[in-house]
Amino acid sequence: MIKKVIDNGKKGVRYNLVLNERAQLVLHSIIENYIQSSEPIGSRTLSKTIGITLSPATIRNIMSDLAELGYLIQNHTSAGRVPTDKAYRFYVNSLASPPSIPQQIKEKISQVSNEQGSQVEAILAEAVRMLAELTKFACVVSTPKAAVSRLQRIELIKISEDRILVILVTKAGVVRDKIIFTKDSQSQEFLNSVAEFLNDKFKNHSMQEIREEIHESMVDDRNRYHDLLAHAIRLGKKAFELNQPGEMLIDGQMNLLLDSHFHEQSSVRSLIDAFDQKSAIMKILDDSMKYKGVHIFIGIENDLKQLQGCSLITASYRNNQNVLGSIGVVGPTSMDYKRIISMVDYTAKILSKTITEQSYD
Amino acid sequence: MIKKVIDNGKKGVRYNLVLNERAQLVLHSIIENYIQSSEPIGSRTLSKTIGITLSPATIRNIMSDLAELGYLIQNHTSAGRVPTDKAYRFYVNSLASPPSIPQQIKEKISQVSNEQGSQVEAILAEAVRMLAELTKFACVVSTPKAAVSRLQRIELIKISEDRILVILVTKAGVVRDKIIFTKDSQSQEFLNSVAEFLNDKFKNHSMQEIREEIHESMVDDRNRYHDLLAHAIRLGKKAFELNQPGEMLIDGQMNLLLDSHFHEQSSVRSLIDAFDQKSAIMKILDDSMKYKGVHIFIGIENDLKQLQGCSLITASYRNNQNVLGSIGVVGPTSMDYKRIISMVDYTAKILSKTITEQSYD
DNA sequence: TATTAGCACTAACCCTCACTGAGTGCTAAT
DNA sequence: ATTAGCACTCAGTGAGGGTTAGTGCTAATA
Repeated sequence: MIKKVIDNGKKGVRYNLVLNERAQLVLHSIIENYIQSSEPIGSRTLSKTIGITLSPATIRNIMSDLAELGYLIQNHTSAGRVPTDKAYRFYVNSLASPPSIPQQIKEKISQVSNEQGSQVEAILAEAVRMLAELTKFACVVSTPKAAVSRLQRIELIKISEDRILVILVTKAGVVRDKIIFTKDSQSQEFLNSVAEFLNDKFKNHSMQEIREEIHESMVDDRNRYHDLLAHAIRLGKKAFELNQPGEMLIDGQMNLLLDSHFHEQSSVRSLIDAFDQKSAIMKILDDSMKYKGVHIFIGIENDLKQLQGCSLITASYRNNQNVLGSIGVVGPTSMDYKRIISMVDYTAKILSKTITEQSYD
Repeated sequence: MIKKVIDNGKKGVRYNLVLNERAQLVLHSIIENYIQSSEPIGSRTLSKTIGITLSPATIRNIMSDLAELGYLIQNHTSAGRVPTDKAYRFYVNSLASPPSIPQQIKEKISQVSNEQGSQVEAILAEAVRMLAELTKFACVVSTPKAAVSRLQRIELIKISEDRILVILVTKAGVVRDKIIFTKDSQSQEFLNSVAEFLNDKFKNHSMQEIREEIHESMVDDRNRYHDLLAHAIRLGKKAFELNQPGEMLIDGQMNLLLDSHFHEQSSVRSLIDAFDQKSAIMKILDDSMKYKGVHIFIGIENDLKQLQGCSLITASYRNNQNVLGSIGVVGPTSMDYKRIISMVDYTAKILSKTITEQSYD
């Protein structure tokens, strides 16, 4: 029996991993039906909606084989079948590069770039909000990695006897501020010199590099006797210390709770915890920065237990220089991949465009 | 019959609005029971838990009277009774000033002030997160009102030919940054003079005042011919324009969705919308800044439809100079008022203390 | 040999119905 | 003024039965 389905024409090869065309069509059809209805698909309904004419019995045979190969499961004997993660993986792999997207949606997403003149964070917040609204799922975006972002400008401002305000502007247009405390009060003029020194030395260097270079300077004893230098190093150390714990913006978590797929399951609680902790999801986003274009994590593929039953669709955004971060959608594994993929893809593109225009290169 | 309950001892006064002592005790007991169990309270169960010995029948009579006076309602004939908003109002009014609070909780909340050296926003974020975690409800906090906060320092930094970074530091320690675009490029030296001028003129003035003064200056024609002044006014206008739309931080919305009280009702959706819009809740928070100490809005008392079924417990926080904002908890009307009130109260106090230490006065 | 029709079987779902238990209001007794 | 007793209400539970959408298997058919 199995031979029928898996045999790709060549006799003798019994366990061919490639599905024959008809099996593929059936599987495809089951998945698309299930995405629409969220209900187990039976042989009869399928025989109606599927393009070619196949009797329910034939379809049953095929389905039985697909089940054996791990693409479908049955919740109980007399129920229709439901796609597994493996099936979704097959499905998204079979999709061509990001499907087209309605003009209307395009325009909506493009509004993100109206945030012109706002800072990067505001743009990201708007993008993630918009995406959550459109997809009706939870959306996340990682802010530009501090480590890789390059310095455009540092500014030191004395705001009281013992406090100095540090302003960092990166090439990507991110502004960070932080207050540092000092024991010995310096004049603003002196701080200006220090800032000028730091600007000269570190402009265009990445934060990571800067931290390393400062660390080296500290080890070098000679610097101790140079007043300006010594102060610059001490202040610089504190200033660049702002180890932004790689921020992440979230929107639309609520959508997940209201989504019927999760409503039933008791997994909601743990899903929320996952969002609260951020770190785990952050890690996945970071991961996805490696990939070009849209990347998809399906259910069990992400090793985070709480995200079983969820798929994550991500796309990285960038400026001229670097990949900066990643934006993504978290939804049930049975989400409408075509729709969501195209939206994520397009949003990331708009994001890249908008941020590139804002950058200082 | 009614006479019995409402008659406070004096015969003849038939509709006295003050409940006699026993009726008060019964009502009190019903409310506390209901807060614990979230289930309609019947006469028999009550007769067991209430301190004094009263037969179910007697209690039924009293309850019937309380219902007639609007303190209780019955969902259906054969069900126990449930407190109304009016009852909760009676209840919280009868509570003495904020009840004491376990040492353990105190210590937990006090951790908020460990955020020392962070900026005000980080402290607020931490406070609201903590409060959400402790109360298991949704929590909100309004950031210091831009309009009333006083200028400590303004800084103008040229970061590219057509962009100027504006940094505002308020007395309360809030740092705001914004990028403004200019057509004619100015040197950093010139910007420094402008900033100095603005600092001299506006230090310690509130944002609101500054905006007004700038507006007046613009009307005054003479200023047109003074180069520095003219630029200062133009740049100042843009800089102080950042009409921060009175920000608000939210945490723990999820808690509400998971709360059984809301889970049943279909009102969840609209409740979420209320949080998404922010503006309405913001208004309530602003309102609450008028009151000293803890203030409580019960169900129908806040005219926001979506918040029917919710109570809001707020307390304002301040520095030496001004009331800055308000922190609050949103939960079901049947929440444990004693517990929540004390937490909100204590959190606001810690918040005030921490922020006062950070302020520049 | 591949496909299909037919049949027996399953399990979820829905409806109804009777029973139970917590509650009430009223009346009469204390 | 309080309480005991009684009749009544209604949500909730669980059992029984019919319906429906599905399955697997076997035998007939193209």
